[in-house]
Amino acid sequence: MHDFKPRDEAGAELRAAESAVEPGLLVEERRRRICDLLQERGRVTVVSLARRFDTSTVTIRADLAALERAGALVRSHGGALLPRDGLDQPLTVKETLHHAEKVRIARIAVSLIRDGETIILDSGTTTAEIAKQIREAPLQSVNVITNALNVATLLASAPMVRLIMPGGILRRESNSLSGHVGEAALAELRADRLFLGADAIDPTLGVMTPHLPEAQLNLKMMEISRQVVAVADSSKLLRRNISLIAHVEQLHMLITDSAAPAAAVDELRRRGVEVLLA
Amino acid sequence: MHDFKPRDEAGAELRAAESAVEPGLLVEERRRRICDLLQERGRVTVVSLARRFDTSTVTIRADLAALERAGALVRSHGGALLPRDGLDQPLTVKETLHHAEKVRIARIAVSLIRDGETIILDSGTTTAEIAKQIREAPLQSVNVITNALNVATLLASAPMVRLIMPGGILRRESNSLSGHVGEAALAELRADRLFLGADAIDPTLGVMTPHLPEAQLNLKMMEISRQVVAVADSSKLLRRNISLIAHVEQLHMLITDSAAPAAAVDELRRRGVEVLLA
DNA sequence: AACCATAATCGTAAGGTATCGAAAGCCACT
DNA sequence: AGTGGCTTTCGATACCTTACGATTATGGTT
Repeated sequence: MHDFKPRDEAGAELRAAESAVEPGLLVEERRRRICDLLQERGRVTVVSLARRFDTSTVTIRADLAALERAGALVRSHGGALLPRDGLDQPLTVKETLHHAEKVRIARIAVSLIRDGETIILDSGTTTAEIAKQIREAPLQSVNVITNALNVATLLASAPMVRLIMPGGILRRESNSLSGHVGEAALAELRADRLFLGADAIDPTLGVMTPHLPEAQLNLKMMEISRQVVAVADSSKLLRRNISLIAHVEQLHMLITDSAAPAAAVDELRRRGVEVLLA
Repeated sequence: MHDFKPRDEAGAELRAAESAVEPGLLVEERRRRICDLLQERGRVTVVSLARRFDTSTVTIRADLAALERAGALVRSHGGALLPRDGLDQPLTVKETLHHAEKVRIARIAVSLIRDGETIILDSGTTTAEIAKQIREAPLQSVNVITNALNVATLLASAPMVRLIMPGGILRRESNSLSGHVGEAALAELRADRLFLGADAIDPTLGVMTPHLPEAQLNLKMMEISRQVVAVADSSKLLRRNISLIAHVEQLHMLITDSAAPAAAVDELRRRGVEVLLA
């Protein structure tokens, strides 16, 4: 009944004498060969690479993950492809830092979003990841308010998103707009949920940022939102910074990763913040 | 309304050569191929794709749903079409259309800009080219106001630019923000020069655009600018469109290319518009 | 024109296999 | 003892299938 048809790619590749076995290579060596093969054929599969280099598939997956981080390929279930020029080229250094955590955090954040809601996405790499995942989420329609240029660009290609920007003056460090122009525009809007990208969180004080105008804008964002959700990988906990955006009491939820220090998590929960660990 | 009934499927054998089967692909790979096929033929059907990739129609439907979410196509009963005015391909096509002319036009436009000035860049491919060249121009500091997302992204990497966005709701066809939010923000600003990207110019009427909210925003832009400069390659002259942005009399200057019809140029000059030919 | 019958297509669910990531252990080499 | 590179193990996902009831397009009939 369940007549599953296995992809017989192994056979396809074996027919050629080109799939010679190359065991006993150094790590870098092997990765270079993977890149070569990819250039040559346009695609590689985990299984065929494991066979060729006589390693486990786990090792190959690690290689592919590393090469993807380096931008040499695009991962796909079961294998990898050459990156297609154009779309996802702009990868900054910061984006790769704690990237896996951010992806998990973003996944949880997106799962909170219901159809028809209005959400606010603050600037930051974690919120940018949320934007990426919204694009691929099974949502019919969402209103997104954002002050971040990169978030806006990401969502510009998501047809189900009604995108609203409050405007302002660009601050390059965060790729986001701030200033009284945007604050005035925000005052006229209302949102269901705010995803606040935190630079630093202290469990006894609250969310902090190094930039004052952005702090003010964030304050406005909080005022017009029913629920405030901070998103931050665990490296941000117990850090401090110049200006306080929100007291702990104003925070409804924090999504962080499981490497978060237990003391910080406990303290936050004691103060009424719902903490989710990705 | 959308008819995908494969009535010409009778000649299936004729097309057998061109619709080769491609089984055993990675997910991403298959989706890329679907995009390619769509570009190539303008339309794809669920059934034909399922046959080609040797999968079930359910799988194809999932692919099409994912691609639609990503904005690569528009779903319709039985198949999918290229997005009518989407930004993925059409934008790149549009970008290369009359590209050489746009570059020359932009060069002249940038030469008008003086250090310390405040300029407004409207949305459009020509104004985007102006943004590109501003990045490389020998300017110390310029204030740029723009409602276009792609222009903003281009200028985000230009340190000498103080970038201001009025905000608004995204219109995907032009990658730009409009709406009363932005108009209110604009009202508080003043600019030396407005570079208006025209969709259509009629020498007796003025500058026209197909989108009403954008027309209103453009009107506000004109009100706060000392000088109004329209930029448009010659293919835009003598064209007409729905809503009128500006009468000829409100226009101070037009920069276009030398292929502009002499009659149109003469008429514009007679009415007091300074016309520069790139 | 409104109507219905029929067939194509749709979305969702249930179930199966392949692949995945995380964790723990192995081993050679400093 | 510590480290880097690898493996095996195992529960969790991703992908794809068939099945089935709901929805939509088509073409003939009233």
